[in-house]
Amino acid sequence: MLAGMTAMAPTRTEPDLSFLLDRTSHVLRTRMAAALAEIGLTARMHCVLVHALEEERTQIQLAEIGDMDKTTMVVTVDALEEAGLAERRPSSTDRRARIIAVTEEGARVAARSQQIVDQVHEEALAALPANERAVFLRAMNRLVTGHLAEPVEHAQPVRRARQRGN
Amino acid sequence: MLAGMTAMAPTRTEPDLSFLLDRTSHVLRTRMAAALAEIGLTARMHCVLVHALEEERTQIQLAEIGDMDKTTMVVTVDALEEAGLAERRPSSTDRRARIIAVTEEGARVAARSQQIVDQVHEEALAALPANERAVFLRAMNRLVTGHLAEPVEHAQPVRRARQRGN
DNA sequence: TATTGTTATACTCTATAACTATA
DNA sequence: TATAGTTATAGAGTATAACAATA
Repeated sequence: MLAGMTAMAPTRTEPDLSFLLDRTSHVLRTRMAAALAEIGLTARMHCVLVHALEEERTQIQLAEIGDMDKTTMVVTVDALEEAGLAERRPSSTDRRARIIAVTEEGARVAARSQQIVDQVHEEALAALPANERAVFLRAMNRLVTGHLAEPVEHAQPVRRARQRGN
Repeated sequence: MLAGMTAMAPTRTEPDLSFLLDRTSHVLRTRMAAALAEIGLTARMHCVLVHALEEERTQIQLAEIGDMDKTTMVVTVDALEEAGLAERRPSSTDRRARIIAVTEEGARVAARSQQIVDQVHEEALAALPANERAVFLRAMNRLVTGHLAEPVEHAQPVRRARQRGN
């Protein structure tokens, strides 16, 4: 399941950054999914809900913010509509586009889901002494904006282009 | 692609730990894959190679160390054998089990791949000032052994049990 | 009966392709 | 021509099931 790329803890003393990041992100993601599932949301639904609430946004705009494909956005919005948390409305300025409008119920759920997200994060960070915590978060932000800002161009793309003639 | 669970950077000031961990682990994983691909290895192949070198280990033991399914281990070992980096040998004590023996070429490649892994980690950590670095790594270790040590039991399992009668 | 390793396959996820309607 | 959204589906990854050999 986890890559376990260099889970060589027993034998190596050098810090295995891959293991540390993979493990923590995976476990946090699992906990977040479980916590949000209790109110019927996925992480993606929460993400769309929150950003659709901020201002009028189209599916494409929300897809970019959440780093999803537009086809993934379709199923996410489908789920939100089915749950009565959001609706598709035609844009008044572009008849191709749909504005994602959050319902009143959707706004209530979003407020609750944001609490849940904050709490899950808080519980995770509780493992750190207060003074370490600030340094840790600053460091994470440095990594995110530093050398780990952008994925390397795929030498061999994740997904092969489809063969012509198929 | 990335979950983008709470990529709400523009509007929220609270640290979004999910975003930070997802993003950094994903980018690091991508970079690692690209770097190892240059010598024909995947992260799993590297992981198996390194741990098989340490002592005589069976596929099951290596699967546990690398947190892989035993069926995933089969294809990983297949790849190592095909590349001439490792061989399956019958265990002398259990005729069901296979010891994964690393070839001389495999040992050379493992030494090189370990250099690559260390270098990729080093490049990532270079974004941090020296004093921050130690605190950061200590904090990551605290998270990994703290509340983020174990994934929560899946409320709804990742994969549904197969229907009976199919 | 339980376990190691194998094969075959089913399931999930997500991106690609192709399409409609607009711009 | 290009873009927003949709549908259908292909590809990759990985786990489940069933099996053979052995414990």
